[in-house]
Amino acid sequence: MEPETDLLHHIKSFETQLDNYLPGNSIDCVILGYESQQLQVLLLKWKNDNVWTLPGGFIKKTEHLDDAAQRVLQERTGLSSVFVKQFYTFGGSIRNKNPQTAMPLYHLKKMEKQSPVFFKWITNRFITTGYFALVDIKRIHPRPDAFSEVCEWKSLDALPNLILDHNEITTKALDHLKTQLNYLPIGISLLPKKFTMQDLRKLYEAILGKPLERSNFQRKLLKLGILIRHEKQMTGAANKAPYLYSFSEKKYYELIKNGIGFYS
Amino acid sequence: MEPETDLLHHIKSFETQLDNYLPGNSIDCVILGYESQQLQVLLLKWKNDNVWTLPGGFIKKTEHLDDAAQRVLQERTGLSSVFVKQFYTFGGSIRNKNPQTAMPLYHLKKMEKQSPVFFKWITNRFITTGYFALVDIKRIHPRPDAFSEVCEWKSLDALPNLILDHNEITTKALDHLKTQLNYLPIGISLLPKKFTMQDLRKLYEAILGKPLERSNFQRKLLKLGILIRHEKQMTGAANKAPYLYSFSEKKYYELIKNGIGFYS
DNA sequence: TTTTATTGTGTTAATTTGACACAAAAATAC
DNA sequence: GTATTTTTGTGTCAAATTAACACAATAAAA
Repeated sequence: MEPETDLLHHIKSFETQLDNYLPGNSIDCVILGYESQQLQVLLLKWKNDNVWTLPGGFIKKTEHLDDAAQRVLQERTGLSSVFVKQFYTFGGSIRNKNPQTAMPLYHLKKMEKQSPVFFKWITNRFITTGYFALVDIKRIHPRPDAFSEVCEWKSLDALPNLILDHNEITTKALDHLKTQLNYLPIGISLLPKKFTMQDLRKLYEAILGKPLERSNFQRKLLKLGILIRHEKQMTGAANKAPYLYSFSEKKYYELIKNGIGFYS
Repeated sequence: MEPETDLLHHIKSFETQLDNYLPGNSIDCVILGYESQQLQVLLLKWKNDNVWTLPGGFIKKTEHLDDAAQRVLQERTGLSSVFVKQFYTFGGSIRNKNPQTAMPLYHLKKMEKQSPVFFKWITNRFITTGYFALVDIKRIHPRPDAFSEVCEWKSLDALPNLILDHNEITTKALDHLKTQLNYLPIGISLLPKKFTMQDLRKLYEAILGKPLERSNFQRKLLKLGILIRHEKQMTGAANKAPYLYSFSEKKYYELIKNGIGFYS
Protein backbone atom coordinates (compact mmCIF):
# COMPACT_ATOMS: atom_id res chain seq x y z
CA MET A 1 0.00 0.00 0.00
CA GLU A 2 1.24 3.48 -0.84
CA PRO A 3 2.21 5.45 2.26
CA GLU A 4 -0.29 8.17 1.45
CA THR A 5 -3.11 5.75 0.88
CA ASP A 6 -2.10 4.04 4.06
CA LEU A 7 -2.27 7.30 5.99
CA LEU A 8 -5.67 8.15 4.54
CA HIS A 9 -6.88 4.71 5.42
CA HIS A 10 -5.68 5.20 8.96
CA ILE A 11 -7.35 8.58 9.23
CA LYS A 12 -10.65 7.27 7.87
CA SER A 13 -10.49 4.44 10.35
CA PHE A 14 -9.75 6.82 13.21
CA GLU A 15 -12.59 9.08 12.08
CA THR A 16 -15.12 6.33 12.68
CA GLN A 17 -13.85 6.02 16.26
CA LEU A 18 -13.70 9.71 17.06
CA ASP A 19 -16.66 9.40 19.40
CA ASN A 20 -14.57 7.13 21.62
CA TYR A 21 -11.96 9.83 22.23
CA LEU A 22 -11.97 12.97 24.33
CA PRO A 23 -11.96 16.01 22.07
CA GLY A 24 -9.35 18.67 22.72
CA ASN A 25 -7.15 16.61 24.99
CA SER A 26 -3.95 14.80 24.19
CA ILE A 27 -0.87 13.43 25.82
CA ASP A 28 2.74 13.86 24.75
CA CYS A 29 5.56 11.66 25.94
CA VAL A 30 9.13 12.71 26.54
CA ILE A 31 10.76 9.30 26.45
CA LEU A 32 14.29 9.59 27.77
CA GLY A 33 17.15 7.18 27.36
CA TYR A 34 20.89 7.31 27.94
CA GLU A 35 23.60 6.32 25.49
CA SER A 36 27.07 7.52 24.50
CA GLN A 37 27.20 9.42 27.77
CA GLN A 38 24.30 11.60 26.67
CA LEU A 39 20.60 11.84 27.39
CA GLN A 40 18.52 10.93 24.36
CA VAL A 41 14.89 11.52 23.56
CA LEU A 42 12.71 9.43 21.28
CA LEU A 43 11.26 11.45 18.42
CA LEU A 44 9.03 10.86 15.43
CA LYS A 45 9.48 12.34 11.97
CA TRP A 46 6.26 12.84 10.10
CA LYS A 47 5.75 11.34 6.71
CA ASN A 48 6.81 13.68 3.90
CA ASP A 49 6.58 16.76 6.07
CA ASN A 50 10.13 17.09 7.33
CA VAL A 51 9.18 17.86 10.92
CA TRP A 52 9.86 16.18 14.22
CA THR A 53 7.45 15.65 17.08
CA LEU A 54 7.23 13.99 20.44
CA PRO A 55 5.31 10.71 20.44
CA GLY A 56 1.79 11.48 21.53
CA GLY A 57 -1.74 10.32 21.36
CA PHE A 58 -5.34 10.84 22.28
CA ILE A 59 -7.36 9.75 25.26
CA LYS A 60 -10.21 7.30 25.12
CA LYS A 61 -13.33 8.39 26.92
CA THR A 62 -13.11 5.44 29.28
CA GLU A 63 -9.38 5.67 29.75
CA HIS A 64 -7.35 7.22 32.54
CA LEU A 65 -4.88 9.84 31.38
CA ASP A 66 -2.04 7.73 32.78
CA ASP A 67 -3.22 4.72 30.82
CA ALA A 68 -3.22 6.71 27.60
CA ALA A 69 0.40 7.59 28.28
CA GLN A 70 1.26 3.95 28.96
CA ARG A 71 -0.49 2.98 25.74
CA VAL A 72 1.50 5.44 23.64
CA LEU A 73 4.69 4.31 25.30
CA GLN A 74 3.88 0.69 24.65
CA GLU A 75 3.06 1.39 21.02
CA ARG A 76 6.30 3.28 20.35
CA THR A 77 8.72 1.18 22.36
CA GLY A 78 7.09 -2.19 22.88
CA LEU A 79 7.72 -1.86 26.60
CA SER A 80 4.97 -2.19 29.15
CA SER A 81 6.71 -1.89 32.50
CA VAL A 82 8.75 1.26 32.46
CA PHE A 83 8.85 4.31 34.65
CA VAL A 84 6.35 6.93 33.48
CA LYS A 85 5.33 10.09 35.27
CA GLN A 86 3.14 13.03 34.45
CA PHE A 87 5.02 16.30 34.74
CA TYR A 88 2.97 19.19 33.36
CA THR A 89 -0.09 20.18 31.36
CA PHE A 90 0.32 22.66 28.57
CA GLY A 91 -2.70 24.85 28.19
CA GLY A 92 -1.78 27.63 25.82
CA SER A 93 -4.70 28.73 23.71
CA ILE A 94 -2.47 29.54 20.74
CA ARG A 95 -0.39 26.40 20.64
CA ASN A 96 -0.85 26.14 16.88
CA LYS A 97 -0.62 29.81 16.00
CA ASN A 98 3.12 30.29 15.50
CA PRO A 99 3.80 29.77 11.76
CA GLN A 100 7.36 28.62 12.59
CA THR A 101 6.13 25.67 14.61
CA ALA A 102 2.49 25.22 13.62
CA MET A 103 1.34 21.71 12.88
CA PRO A 104 2.33 21.12 9.26
CA LEU A 105 -0.87 20.06 7.64
CA TYR A 106 0.59 19.31 4.24
CA HIS A 107 -0.89 15.87 4.09
CA LEU A 108 -3.79 16.46 6.36
CA LYS A 109 -4.91 19.39 4.29
CA LYS A 110 -4.99 17.23 1.18
CA MET A 111 -7.33 15.00 3.10
CA GLU A 112 -9.52 17.75 4.42
CA LYS A 113 -12.19 17.01 1.83
CA GLN A 114 -11.97 13.28 2.36
CA SER A 115 -12.04 13.49 6.13
CA PRO A 116 -13.59 16.82 7.08
CA VAL A 117 -14.69 15.57 10.49
CA PHE A 118 -11.21 14.39 11.42
CA PHE A 119 -9.72 17.59 10.06
CA LYS A 120 -11.95 19.72 12.20
CA TRP A 121 -11.28 17.53 15.21
CA ILE A 122 -7.51 17.62 14.86
CA THR A 123 -7.25 21.35 14.18
CA ASN A 124 -9.21 22.32 17.28
CA ARG A 125 -7.47 23.75 20.32
CA PHE A 126 -5.80 20.98 22.31
CA ILE A 127 -4.73 20.84 25.91
CA THR A 128 -1.89 18.38 26.17
CA THR A 129 -0.50 16.67 29.22
CA GLY A 130 3.18 15.84 29.26
CA TYR A 131 4.51 12.53 30.58
CA PHE A 132 8.08 11.53 30.77
CA ALA A 133 9.45 8.04 30.72
CA LEU A 134 12.88 6.70 31.62
CA VAL A 135 13.95 3.67 29.61
CA ASP A 136 17.00 1.54 28.92
CA ILE A 137 17.69 2.23 25.26
CA LYS A 138 19.10 -1.24 24.71
CA ARG A 139 15.82 -2.86 25.66
CA ILE A 140 13.56 -1.14 23.17
CA HIS A 141 12.79 -1.22 19.47
CA PRO A 142 11.34 2.11 18.33
CA ARG A 143 8.34 1.88 16.02
CA PRO A 144 6.87 4.80 14.06
CA ASP A 145 3.13 5.42 14.25
CA ALA A 146 0.76 5.78 11.31
CA PHE A 147 1.68 9.43 10.77
CA SER A 148 5.42 8.94 10.93
CA GLU A 149 8.13 7.39 8.84
CA VAL A 150 10.91 7.56 11.41
CA CYS A 151 11.04 6.90 15.13
CA GLU A 152 14.50 7.33 16.58
CA TRP A 153 16.67 8.58 19.40
CA LYS A 154 18.04 12.10 19.25
CA SER A 155 20.63 13.52 21.60
CA LEU A 156 19.27 16.24 23.82
CA ASP A 157 22.35 18.28 23.07
CA ALA A 158 21.36 18.53 19.43
CA LEU A 159 17.60 18.54 19.42
CA PRO A 160 15.93 19.42 16.11
CA ASN A 161 13.16 21.99 15.97
CA LEU A 162 9.93 20.35 17.00
CA ILE A 163 6.39 21.30 16.09
CA LEU A 164 4.08 23.35 18.26
CA ASP A 165 5.42 23.74 21.78
CA HIS A 166 7.18 20.38 21.80
CA ASN A 167 10.57 21.96 22.43
CA GLU A 168 9.09 23.73 25.44
CA ILE A 169 7.54 20.46 26.60
CA THR A 170 10.91 18.74 26.34
CA THR A 171 12.62 21.52 28.26
CA LYS A 172 10.02 21.34 30.98
CA ALA A 173 10.49 17.59 31.22
CA LEU A 174 14.20 18.10 31.73
CA ASP A 175 13.59 20.75 34.38
CA HIS A 176 11.38 18.28 36.14
CA LEU A 177 14.01 15.57 35.82
CA LYS A 178 16.62 17.84 37.40
CA THR A 179 14.53 19.15 40.26
CA GLN A 180 13.05 15.72 41.02
CA LEU A 181 16.36 13.93 40.59
CA ASN A 182 16.39 12.73 44.18
CA TYR A 183 12.98 11.11 43.92
CA LEU A 184 13.27 9.42 40.52
CA PRO A 185 14.63 5.98 39.68
CA ILE A 186 17.25 7.47 37.38
CA GLY A 187 19.95 4.86 37.58
CA ILE A 188 17.81 1.77 37.61
CA SER A 189 15.71 2.97 34.68
CA LEU A 190 18.33 4.40 32.37
CA LEU A 191 21.25 2.03 32.83
CA PRO A 192 21.53 -1.66 31.93
CA LYS A 193 21.30 -4.18 34.76
CA LYS A 194 25.06 -4.14 35.36
CA PHE A 195 27.21 -1.05 35.05
CA THR A 196 30.42 0.46 36.32
CA MET A 197 30.72 3.28 38.78
CA GLN A 198 31.90 5.45 35.93
CA ASP A 199 28.74 4.73 33.96
CA LEU A 200 26.66 5.85 36.88
CA ARG A 201 28.71 8.97 37.46
CA LYS A 202 28.63 9.97 33.79
CA LEU A 203 24.85 9.58 33.85
CA TYR A 204 24.54 11.97 36.76
CA GLU A 205 26.96 14.35 35.09
CA ALA A 206 24.87 14.29 31.92
CA ILE A 207 21.70 15.09 33.81
CA LEU A 208 23.21 17.74 36.06
CA GLY A 209 25.34 19.20 33.31
CA LYS A 210 28.43 19.43 35.47
CA PRO A 211 31.38 17.25 36.44
CA LEU A 212 31.33 15.40 39.74
CA GLU A 213 34.47 14.51 41.67
CA ARG A 214 35.15 10.87 40.97
CA SER A 215 36.33 9.51 44.30
CA ASN A 216 33.78 11.39 46.37
CA PHE A 217 30.98 10.24 44.09
CA GLN A 218 32.06 6.63 44.49
CA ARG A 219 32.23 6.83 48.27
CA LYS A 220 28.90 8.58 48.55
CA LEU A 221 27.06 6.08 46.40
CA LEU A 222 28.57 3.06 48.08
CA LYS A 223 27.53 4.50 51.42
CA LEU A 224 23.88 4.69 50.30
CA GLY A 225 23.79 0.91 50.50
CA ILE A 226 21.82 0.41 47.30
CA LEU A 227 24.60 -1.06 45.16
CA ILE A 228 25.58 -4.69 44.83
CA ARG A 229 29.15 -5.31 43.76
CA HIS A 230 29.79 -8.02 41.17
CA GLU A 231 32.80 -9.39 39.31
CA LYS A 232 35.30 -7.07 37.68
CA GLN A 233 34.84 -6.07 34.09
CA MET A 234 37.89 -6.65 31.90
CA THR A 235 37.47 -3.90 29.35
CA GLY A 236 40.63 -4.57 27.36
CA ALA A 237 41.82 -1.08 28.19
CA ALA A 238 45.28 -0.60 29.59
CA ASN A 239 44.24 0.05 33.15
CA LYS A 240 42.80 -1.39 36.30
CA ALA A 241 39.48 -3.13 35.67
CA PRO A 242 36.45 -1.62 37.40
CA TYR A 243 33.89 -3.60 39.37
CA LEU A 244 30.46 -4.07 37.91
CA TYR A 245 27.50 -3.03 40.04
CA SER A 246 23.77 -3.51 40.04
CA PHE A 247 21.07 -1.94 42.16
CA SER A 248 19.36 -3.64 45.05
CA GLU A 249 15.88 -2.87 43.72
CA LYS A 250 14.15 -3.00 47.07
CA LYS A 251 16.62 -0.69 48.78
CA TYR A 252 16.77 1.61 45.76
CA TYR A 253 13.03 2.24 45.67
CA GLU A 254 12.90 2.61 49.44
CA LEU A 255 15.60 5.24 49.26
CA ILE A 256 14.11 7.39 46.53
CA LYS A 257 10.73 7.34 48.23
CA ASN A 258 12.15 9.71 50.84
CA GLY A 259 14.53 11.36 48.42
CA ILE A 260 18.04 10.18 47.85
CA GLY A 261 19.40 13.46 49.28
CA PHE A 262 21.95 13.55 46.55
CA TYR A 263 23.48 16.36 44.59
CA SER A 264 21.29 19.36 45.04
CA MET B 1 -34.25 36.92 44.31
CA GLU B 2 -34.71 33.45 45.73
CA PRO B 3 -31.45 31.51 45.90
CA GLU B 4 -32.81 28.76 43.69
CA THR B 5 -34.15 31.15 41.11
CA ASP B 6 -30.82 32.92 41.22
CA LEU B 7 -28.97 29.67 40.57
CA LEU B 8 -31.24 28.77 37.68
CA HIS B 9 -30.77 32.23 36.26
CA HIS B 10 -27.02 31.76 36.47
CA ILE B 11 -27.15 28.38 34.82
CA LYS B 12 -29.34 29.63 31.98
CA SER B 13 -26.95 32.49 31.46
CA PHE B 14 -23.95 30.17 31.44
CA GLU B 15 -25.76 27.87 29.04
CA THR B 16 -25.88 30.58 26.40
CA GLN B 17 -22.12 30.94 26.70
CA LEU B 18 -21.23 27.27 26.66
CA ASP B 19 -19.75 27.58 23.18
CA ASN B 20 -17.10 29.88 24.60
CA TYR B 21 -15.80 27.23 26.98
CA LEU B 22 -13.74 24.11 26.46
CA PRO B 23 -15.86 21.04 27.09
CA GLY B 24 -14.50 18.42 29.45
CA ASN B 25 -11.74 20.54 30.96
CA SER B 26 -11.71 22.40 34.24
CA ILE B 27 -9.35 23.82 36.77
CA ASP B 28 -9.43 23.42 40.54
CA CYS B 29 -7.58 25.68 42.94
CA VAL B 30 -6.03 24.66 46.22
CA ILE B 31 -5.74 28.10 47.80
CA LEU B 32 -3.52 27.86 50.85
CA GLY B 33 -3.18 30.29 53.71
CA TYR B 34 -1.61 30.21 57.16
CA GLU B 35 -3.26 31.19 60.41
CA SER B 36 -3.26 30.02 64.04
CA GLN B 37 -0.04 28.16 63.28
CA GLN B 38 -1.84 25.94 60.80
CA LEU B 39 -2.14 25.68 57.05
CA GLN B 40 -5.62 26.51 55.85
CA VAL B 41 -7.35 25.87 52.56
CA LEU B 42 -10.17 27.90 51.06
CA LEU B 43 -13.30 25.82 50.43
CA LEU B 44 -16.78 26.34 49.06
CA LYS B 45 -19.97 24.81 50.41
CA TRP B 46 -22.62 24.24 47.81
CA LYS B 47 -26.07 25.68 48.21
CA ASN B 48 -28.43 23.33 50.02
CA ASP B 49 -26.36 20.26 49.22
CA ASN B 50 -24.19 20.00 52.31
CA VAL B 51 -20.97 19.28 50.45
CA TRP B 52 -17.63 21.01 50.23
CA THR B 53 -15.52 21.55 47.14
CA LEU B 54 -12.37 23.28 46.02
CA PRO B 55 -12.93 26.52 44.14
CA GLY B 56 -12.81 25.72 40.46
CA GLY B 57 -13.92 26.84 37.08
CA PHE B 58 -13.98 26.30 33.38
CA ILE B 59 -11.65 27.41 30.62
CA LYS B 60 -12.59 29.82 27.89
CA LYS B 61 -11.65 28.70 24.42
CA THR B 62 -9.36 31.67 23.98
CA GLU B 63 -7.93 31.50 27.45
CA HIS B 64 -4.68 30.02 28.69
CA LEU B 65 -5.10 27.42 31.42
CA ASP B 66 -3.03 29.60 33.76
CA ASP B 67 -5.28 32.57 33.12
CA ALA B 68 -8.35 30.52 33.98
CA ALA B 69 -6.73 29.71 37.32
CA GLN B 70 -5.92 33.36 37.92
CA ARG B 71 -9.50 34.27 37.09
CA VAL B 72 -10.96 31.79 39.57
CA LEU B 73 -8.55 33.00 42.21
CA GLN B 74 -9.45 36.60 41.57
CA GLU B 75 -13.15 35.83 41.73
CA ARG B 76 -12.90 33.96 45.05
CA THR B 77 -10.38 36.13 46.85
CA GLY B 78 -10.37 39.49 45.11
CA LEU B 79 -6.60 39.21 44.76
CA SER B 80 -4.89 39.54 41.42
CA SER B 81 -1.19 39.34 42.22
CA VAL B 82 -0.64 36.21 44.21
CA PHE B 83 1.55 33.19 43.74
CA VAL B 84 -0.18 30.52 41.65
CA LYS B 85 1.32 27.38 40.21
CA GLN B 86 0.01 24.40 38.33
CA PHE B 87 0.85 21.16 40.09
CA TYR B 88 -0.96 18.23 38.52
CA THR B 89 -3.69 17.17 36.12
CA PHE B 90 -6.25 14.65 37.28
CA GLY B 91 -7.37 12.41 34.48
CA GLY B 92 -9.37 9.63 36.04
CA SER B 93 -12.17 8.47 33.78
CA ILE B 94 -14.41 7.65 36.72
CA ARG B 95 -14.02 10.79 38.73
CA ASN B 96 -17.78 11.01 39.26
CA LYS B 97 -18.49 7.32 39.75
CA ASN B 98 -17.97 6.89 43.48
CA PRO B 99 -21.38 7.35 45.15
CA GLN B 100 -19.67 8.55 48.32
CA THR B 101 -18.10 11.53 46.59
CA ALA B 102 -20.01 11.94 43.35
CA MET B 103 -21.12 15.41 42.40
CA PRO B 104 -24.36 15.95 44.29
CA LEU B 105 -26.79 16.93 41.63
CA TYR B 106 -29.69 17.67 43.93
CA HIS B 107 -30.30 21.09 42.51
CA LEU B 108 -28.86 20.51 39.12
CA LYS B 109 -31.10 17.52 38.62
CA LYS B 110 -34.14 19.62 39.34
CA MET B 111 -32.98 21.84 36.53
CA GLU B 112 -32.23 19.10 34.11
CA LYS B 113 -35.44 19.78 32.21
CA GLN B 114 -34.94 23.51 32.25
CA SER B 115 -31.29 23.38 31.18
CA PRO B 116 -30.72 20.04 29.47
CA VAL B 117 -27.74 21.31 27.50
CA PHE B 118 -25.96 22.53 30.60
CA PHE B 119 -26.83 19.35 32.43
CA LYS B 120 -25.30 17.20 29.72
CA TRP B 121 -22.26 19.46 29.56
CA ILE B 122 -21.60 19.40 33.29
CA THR B 123 -22.12 15.67 33.75
CA ASN B 124 -19.64 14.72 31.05
CA ARG B 125 -16.25 13.36 31.96
CA PHE B 126 -13.92 16.17 33.01
CA ILE B 127 -10.17 16.37 33.10
CA THR B 128 -9.20 18.87 35.74
CA THR B 129 -5.92 20.63 36.25
CA GLY B 130 -4.92 21.52 39.79
CA TYR B 131 -3.36 24.85 40.69
CA PHE B 132 -2.24 25.89 44.08
CA ALA B 133 -1.99 29.41 45.40
CA LEU B 134 -0.24 30.81 48.45
CA VAL B 135 -1.95 33.82 50.01
CA ASP B 136 -1.84 35.96 53.11
CA ILE B 137 -5.17 35.20 54.75
CA LYS B 138 -5.39 38.67 56.23
CA ARG B 139 -5.38 40.30 52.82
CA ILE B 140 -8.35 38.52 51.31
CA HIS B 141 -12.13 38.52 51.54
CA PRO B 142 -13.54 35.15 50.47
CA ARG B 143 -16.56 35.30 48.18
CA PRO B 144 -18.79 32.34 47.30
CA ASP B 145 -19.58 31.68 43.66
CA ALA B 146 -23.03 31.26 42.14
CA PHE B 147 -23.26 27.62 43.18
CA SER B 148 -22.11 28.17 46.76
CA GLU B 149 -23.42 29.70 49.89
CA VAL B 150 -20.21 29.59 51.92
CA CYS B 151 -16.60 30.31 51.07
CA GLU B 152 -14.27 29.93 54.01
CA TRP B 153 -10.96 28.76 55.37
CA LYS B 154 -10.66 25.25 56.74
CA SER B 155 -7.69 23.89 58.62
CA LEU B 156 -5.85 21.19 56.72
CA ASP B 157 -5.73 19.17 59.90
CA ALA B 158 -9.50 18.87 59.94
CA LEU B 159 -10.51 18.81 56.33
CA PRO B 160 -14.13 17.86 55.60
CA ASN B 161 -14.96 15.26 52.98
CA LEU B 162 -14.86 16.90 49.59
CA ILE B 163 -16.68 15.90 46.42
CA LEU B 164 -15.15 13.86 43.63
CA ASP B 165 -11.40 13.54 43.99
CA HIS B 166 -10.97 16.91 45.67
CA ASN B 167 -9.44 15.37 48.76
CA GLU B 168 -6.89 13.65 46.56
CA ILE B 169 -6.25 16.91 44.73
CA THR B 170 -5.62 18.67 48.03
CA THR B 171 -3.26 15.94 49.20
CA LYS B 172 -1.33 16.12 45.96
CA ALA B 173 -1.06 19.89 46.32
CA LEU B 174 0.45 19.43 49.77
CA ASP B 175 2.89 16.83 48.49
CA HIS B 176 3.94 19.29 45.86
CA LEU B 177 4.27 22.02 48.45
CA LYS B 178 6.55 19.85 50.55
CA THR B 179 8.79 18.56 47.81
CA GLN B 180 9.05 21.96 46.13
CA LEU B 181 9.50 23.80 49.42
CA ASN B 182 12.92 25.09 48.49
CA TYR B 183 11.72 26.63 45.26
CA LEU B 184 8.49 28.26 46.43
CA PRO B 185 7.96 31.71 47.97
CA ILE B 186 6.49 30.20 51.12
CA GLY B 187 7.35 32.85 53.65
CA ILE B 188 6.73 35.92 51.57
CA SER B 189 3.37 34.64 50.34
CA LEU B 190 1.88 33.18 53.49
CA LEU B 191 3.06 35.60 56.18
CA PRO B 192 2.19 39.24 56.68
CA LYS B 193 4.79 41.83 55.68
CA LYS B 194 6.37 41.86 59.14
CA PHE B 195 6.74 38.79 61.31
CA THR B 196 8.86 37.32 64.06
CA MET B 197 11.38 34.56 63.69
CA GLN B 198 9.02 32.34 65.62
CA ASP B 199 6.24 33.00 63.10
CA LEU B 200 8.52 31.91 60.30
CA ARG B 201 9.70 28.83 62.13
CA LYS B 202 6.17 27.75 63.06
CA LEU B 203 5.20 28.10 59.40
CA TYR B 204 7.98 25.76 58.32
CA GLU B 205 7.08 23.37 61.10
CA ALA B 206 3.45 23.35 59.96
CA ILE B 207 4.45 22.55 56.39
CA LEU B 208 7.09 19.97 57.25
CA GLY B 209 5.04 18.49 60.04
CA LYS B 210 7.96 18.30 62.43
CA PRO B 211 9.64 20.56 64.99
CA LEU B 212 12.77 22.48 64.06
CA GLU B 213 15.48 23.43 66.53
CA ARG B 214 14.89 27.08 67.38
CA SER B 215 18.37 28.53 67.59
CA ASN B 216 19.72 26.68 64.58
CA PHE B 217 16.73 27.74 62.52
CA GLN B 218 17.32 31.36 63.44
CA ARG B 219 21.01 31.26 62.57
CA LYS B 220 20.42 29.47 59.31
CA LEU B 221 17.80 31.90 58.10
CA LEU B 222 19.74 34.98 59.08
CA LYS B 223 22.71 33.59 57.18
CA LEU B 224 20.65 33.35 53.99
CA GLY B 225 20.73 37.12 53.81
CA ILE B 226 17.11 37.53 52.79
CA LEU B 227 15.76 38.98 56.04
CA ILE B 228 15.62 42.62 57.07
CA ARG B 229 15.54 43.25 60.81
CA HIS B 230 13.16 45.90 62.12
CA GLU B 231 12.16 47.26 65.52
CA LYS B 232 11.32 44.93 68.35
CA GLN B 233 7.77 43.84 68.92
CA MET B 234 6.48 44.39 72.45
CA THR B 235 4.03 41.57 72.73
CA GLY B 236 2.94 42.16 76.30
CA ALA B 237 4.17 38.70 77.23
CA ALA B 238 6.44 38.24 80.19
CA ASN B 239 9.62 37.70 78.22
CA LYS B 240 12.20 39.24 75.97
CA ALA B 241 10.64 40.93 72.97
CA PRO B 242 11.49 39.46 69.56
CA TYR B 243 12.65 41.47 66.57
CA LEU B 244 10.30 41.89 63.65
CA TYR B 245 11.58 40.88 60.23
CA SER B 246 10.55 41.33 56.63
CA PHE B 247 11.91 39.76 53.46
CA SER B 248 14.17 41.52 51.02
CA GLU B 249 11.99 40.67 48.03
CA LYS B 250 14.74 40.85 45.45
CA LYS B 251 17.11 38.60 47.38
CA TYR B 252 14.30 36.24 48.36
CA TYR B 253 13.22 35.57 44.78
CA GLU B 254 16.81 35.27 43.64
CA LEU B 255 17.43 32.66 46.30
CA ILE B 256 14.44 30.43 45.61
CA LYS B 257 15.17 30.47 41.89
CA ASN B 258 18.13 28.18 42.59
CA GLY B 259 16.49 26.51 45.55
CA ILE B 260 16.85 27.70 49.07
CA GLY B 261 18.63 24.46 50.04
CA PHE B 262 16.70 24.35 53.24
CA TYR B 263 15.31 21.56 55.33
CA SER B 264 15.13 18.56 53.16
C1' DT C 1 13.05 42.69 93.84
C1' DT C 2 12.44 38.17 92.37
C1' DT C 3 10.55 35.02 89.13
C1' DT C 4 9.23 33.31 84.60
C1' DA C 5 9.38 32.66 79.77
C1' DT C 6 11.44 33.60 75.52
C1' DT C 7 15.00 35.62 72.71
C1' DG C 8 19.61 36.24 70.56
C1' DT C 9 23.97 34.51 70.43
C1' DG C 10 27.81 31.24 71.88
C1' DT C 11 30.06 26.77 71.98
C1' DT C 12 31.35 22.39 70.65
C1' DA C 13 31.15 17.64 68.86
C1' DA C 14 29.64 14.99 64.99
C1' DT C 15 28.94 14.67 60.26
C1' DT C 16 29.40 15.89 55.51
C1' DT C 17 31.82 17.89 51.65
C1' DG C 18 35.59 18.93 48.59
C1' DA C 19 40.14 18.46 47.05
C1' DC C 20 43.98 15.91 46.47
C1' DA C 21 47.19 11.70 47.33
C1' DC C 22 48.62 7.18 46.19
C1' DA C 23 49.07 2.28 45.65
C1' DA C 24 46.91 -1.52 42.87
C1' DA C 25 45.78 -3.41 38.58
C1' DA C 26 45.30 -4.29 33.43
C1' DA C 27 47.12 -3.84 29.21
C1' DT C 28 50.83 -1.92 26.09
C1' DA C 29 55.53 -0.64 24.60
C1' DC C 30 60.02 -1.96 24.70
C1' DG D 1 60.43 -9.91 31.36
C1' DT D 2 60.36 -4.89 32.68
C1' DA D 3 58.90 -0.32 32.40
C1' DT D 4 55.05 2.66 31.16
C1' DT D 5 50.39 4.28 30.87
C1' DT D 6 45.87 4.84 32.54
C1' DT D 7 42.06 4.21 35.53
C1' DT D 8 40.37 2.31 39.82
C1' DG D 9 39.60 1.86 44.83
C1' DT D 10 40.65 3.72 48.98
C1' DG D 11 43.09 7.12 52.20
C1' DT D 12 43.65 11.63 54.24
C1' DC D 13 42.58 15.98 55.92
C1' DA D 14 40.94 20.75 56.05
C1' DA D 15 36.69 23.35 55.56
C1' DA D 16 31.94 23.74 55.96
C1' DT D 17 27.61 22.34 57.80
C1' DT D 18 24.54 20.34 61.20
C1' DA D 19 22.72 19.19 65.66
C1' DA D 20 22.45 19.72 70.44
C1' DC D 21 22.86 22.27 74.30
C1' DA D 22 24.45 26.56 77.15
C1' DC D 23 23.59 31.04 78.83
C1' DA D 24 23.03 35.91 79.43
C1' DA D 25 19.62 39.54 78.18
C1' DT D 26 15.08 41.18 78.50
C1' DA D 27 9.92 42.10 79.10
C1' DA D 28 6.39 41.54 82.07
C1' DA D 29 4.21 39.37 86.10
C1' DA D 30 4.41 37.86 90.94
